[in-house]
Amino acid sequence: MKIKCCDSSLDENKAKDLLSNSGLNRTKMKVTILLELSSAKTPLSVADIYQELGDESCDKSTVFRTINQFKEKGLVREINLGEDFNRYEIINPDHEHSHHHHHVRCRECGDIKLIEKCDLSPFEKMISKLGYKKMEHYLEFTGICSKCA
Amino acid sequence: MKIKCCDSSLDENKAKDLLSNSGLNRTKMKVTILLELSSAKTPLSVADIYQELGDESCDKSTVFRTINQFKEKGLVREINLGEDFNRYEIINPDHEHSHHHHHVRCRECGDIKLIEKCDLSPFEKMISKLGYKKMEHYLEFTGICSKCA
DNA sequence: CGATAACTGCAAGTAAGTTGCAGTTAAGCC
DNA sequence: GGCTTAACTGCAACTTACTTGCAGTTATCG
Repeated sequence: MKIKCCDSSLDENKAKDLLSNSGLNRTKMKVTILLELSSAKTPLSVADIYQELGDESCDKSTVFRTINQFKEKGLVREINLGEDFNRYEIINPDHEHSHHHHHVRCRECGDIKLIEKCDLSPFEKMISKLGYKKMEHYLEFTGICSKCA
Repeated sequence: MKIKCCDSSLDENKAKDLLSNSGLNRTKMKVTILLELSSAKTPLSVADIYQELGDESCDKSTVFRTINQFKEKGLVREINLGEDFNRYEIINPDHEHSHHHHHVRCRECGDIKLIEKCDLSPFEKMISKLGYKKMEHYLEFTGICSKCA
């Protein structure tokens, strides 16, 4: 099992705590997936996750089910970067992926970078005036990166 | 910020002209699909399109192929509103869907409204500084509308 | 330790979107 | 109008992301 715990702010114990606090069982599989998401430099697809596990692989249905649980419990957020599958990234107060942000994806090489800043409050204020509540927004960028230009 | 409802600005002859100008054959099927997209109040999914045709139905593969041609020729734009399928709306200089805009979708009833205004130039400037060219952005809102609140 | 609920692997199933092929239709030229 | 060719269409089979039912396993908690 290859889990890169380099600069990750999540270790096995913290992962287990997160699971317990979310009412999920602290199984080996759930911990593994959570750590993999935590140490990833970019949002991962479900295929990324179960291919990464290699020998100790688990079934893709398990990954899908686990990810959906994480999503329901607010441990991960789902994003779509214009590919034909979704990606997931961890939400953890101690983690750099946790705060609200967006992404740029290179349409050539597929490389994904984080965009830290986001102020769409003027938009949301105006939409609120139309009677909408509980606004959420979804914003992603694509472009051609400097390597591919 | 303005939300408009749509009135179709496309009739059969204009549709045929659009097809010819795009280098596509003026077939009954292509005209029909173009008119249906033109008169739609919200972006349509491919399933919407071929179910709407009813008796005069055509194969879903035809709709997919046609929509892809329209997309390549710049006649329609593809959008994803957080559902598990794409939607398409017409781009026509005479048509109010033609200019760049976004949408709010009610997470309860699924109703979709247009958002006219969009100024993300500060974001795009910032990203340009990272070396990205040919920026595109994708922005959609969801919320709970006044009827469903 | 034992009961129960949550979890997992497997295989089979959905549904969006694609593709190969053979028959049909539109475009262009005479 | 008729002819040729390329574009188009319907059908069926396929691909792929994601889901589901079931039976066996594992975690939790008393």
